[in-house]
Amino acid sequence: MNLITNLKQSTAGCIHQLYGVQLQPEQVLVNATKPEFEGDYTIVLFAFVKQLGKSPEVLGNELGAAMLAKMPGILTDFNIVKGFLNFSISNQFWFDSIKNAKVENLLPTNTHPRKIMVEYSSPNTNKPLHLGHLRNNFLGWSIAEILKLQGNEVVKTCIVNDRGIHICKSMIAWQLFANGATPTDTQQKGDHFVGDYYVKYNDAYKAQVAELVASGMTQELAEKEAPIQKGAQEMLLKWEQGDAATIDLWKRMNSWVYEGFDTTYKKIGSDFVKTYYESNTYLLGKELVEQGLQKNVFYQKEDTSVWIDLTGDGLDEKIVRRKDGTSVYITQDIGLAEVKQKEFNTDASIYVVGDEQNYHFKVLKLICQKLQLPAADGIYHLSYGMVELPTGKMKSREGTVVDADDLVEEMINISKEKTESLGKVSEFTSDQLNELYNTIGLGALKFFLLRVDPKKKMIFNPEESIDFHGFTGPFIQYTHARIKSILRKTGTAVELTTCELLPLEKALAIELSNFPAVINEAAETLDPSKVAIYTFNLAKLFNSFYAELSIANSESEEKKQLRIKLAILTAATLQKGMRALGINVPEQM
RNA sequence: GGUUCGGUAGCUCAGCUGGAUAGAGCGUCAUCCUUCUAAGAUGAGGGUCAUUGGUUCGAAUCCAAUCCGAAUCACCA
Repeated sequence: MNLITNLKQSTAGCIHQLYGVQLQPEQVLVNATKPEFEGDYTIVLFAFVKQLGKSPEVLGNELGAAMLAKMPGILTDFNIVKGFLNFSISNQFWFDSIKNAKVENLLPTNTHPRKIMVEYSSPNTNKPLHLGHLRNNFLGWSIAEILKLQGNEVVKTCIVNDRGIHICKSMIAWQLFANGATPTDTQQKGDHFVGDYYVKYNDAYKAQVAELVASGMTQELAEKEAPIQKGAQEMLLKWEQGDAATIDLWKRMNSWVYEGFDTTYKKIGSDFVKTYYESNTYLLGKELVEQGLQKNVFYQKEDTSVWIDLTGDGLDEKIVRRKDGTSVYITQDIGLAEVKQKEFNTDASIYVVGDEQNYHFKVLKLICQKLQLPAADGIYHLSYGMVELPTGKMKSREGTVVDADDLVEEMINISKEKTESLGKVSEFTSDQLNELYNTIGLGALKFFLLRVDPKKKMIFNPEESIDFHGFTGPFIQYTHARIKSILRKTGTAVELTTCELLPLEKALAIELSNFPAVINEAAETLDPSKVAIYTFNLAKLFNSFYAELSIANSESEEKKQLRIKLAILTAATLQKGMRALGINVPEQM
């Protein structure tokens, strides 16, 4: 059991024994003691002072004495400063925690593993992936990994938005301007090729609107009447009617996009157990609308459209079926939730989707609950903020996007230059070098996007390249490589006897012991940044330790064995923490 | 206008279930490689925690109001 948990439970137990008052262990506040005070952990007494009718001084002394008796061999002493009860932990306890720790046993124990679906990535097939997609992909992959490390079974899925007016825009622009060209002809990645026609569509559209306005039409009307816009709408209609030529073109262009996406996904490490295509799912949910009508969850208006009234829940009315009988977005999602539940039978389903859809997911969960679908209560929206440029939002149409492939490549190039200038891997083969550049470049990028709270929007300045120093992926990768380098020299066979721990040795032991709790917290809050912060602090602490104390030339053999073990545990913890972020750590860099 | 989320150092962000003197990184300045990887370490400087009021032993943290910013409130997906 975790020491902090133990302290909380023991405190609650002692207070019950001493005063007959029942407390929940969670009500006990345990902090790491501030460095300027004597002790390792602090219990804040103020909370109980009033309830127990004792002065902090008296309560502290009585509780402190009882705690020492309750946790012999662990607690050695206590002192009271104002309302803070500071406990000192025995040297032996921390020494044993190092001695008994095993590399293969660093993760939390999970007595109730769950089966959880993580749906992420969700690209549109009319344009290539950009920086915002990268945040989504890294978050999705990371949260899936964190849940796995916590002991759960995870199913990663992807829903591809492969139909709709936006695809038709790329298609019609291709018909008009491409002269039958293909990505092979232009030697372009397929998703970029198709994306270029999406941009061309918008250029042509703007020109046509301007022309119509110049000839005397109002802006509003011109936007509706632009020929290319009408062409795209006709194409959508034809697609829905199953027109062979249209479907053919649609399949062809999508296949180019998928080829491009595959390359990118492979590069950045995204993978899925199952990919759903909206062209297959967009008609889902129809029977559920019928069921909902029968259950009186939904109601029909005079024009035969079907609605749900959520005003009682503080939301608005929402349409779930158009008067022409077709589904809307939310209906598809309800249907898909049902389909996924039947297919995988998961306990929970996490949707990694931008915060612009917060309202949508609130409504989705609520409707599913009202329909009493099995999937309903397990729906979680991992909502993340947009990635913005210093100049504001990214817009594909206006070309103000940071392209995912370009950025990844740039990061890899920077790591290559940096690595070459340091010249520490001269014996690497070219394959090994390329792998290292990928590891470091992607590590920097992933860490950069995962180190901040997902729900906050973040600013990315393309003028300043992503850092490789400080609170970054490469810093942690470097620390890992550094430890491995040391261990190659000292060996890893250890035999621990006993010795007094120095402050930095103890600090490392304490930090290492927190790892399982960090993974649990990250899993519960769906927040990989907790892991990023932890791995950074651990790496920083180790570097201080390294600068201060020699491992290979320790002052005694006992110390050397101890420090080698600390190094082994730190490297393994860093490796697992970074893995939780989807980042590999090199043996040498 | 309603709802939701945000505002902490020059910049990017932690801290937010109330606890001791508000923390990191970058940038700036200074110091440390004949000794285990300097992508590192050590130190200095930098703050009306948006504003005002409240709750209390104690507020960056909770509550209210105000100001600023964003998202959303589509028979688009």
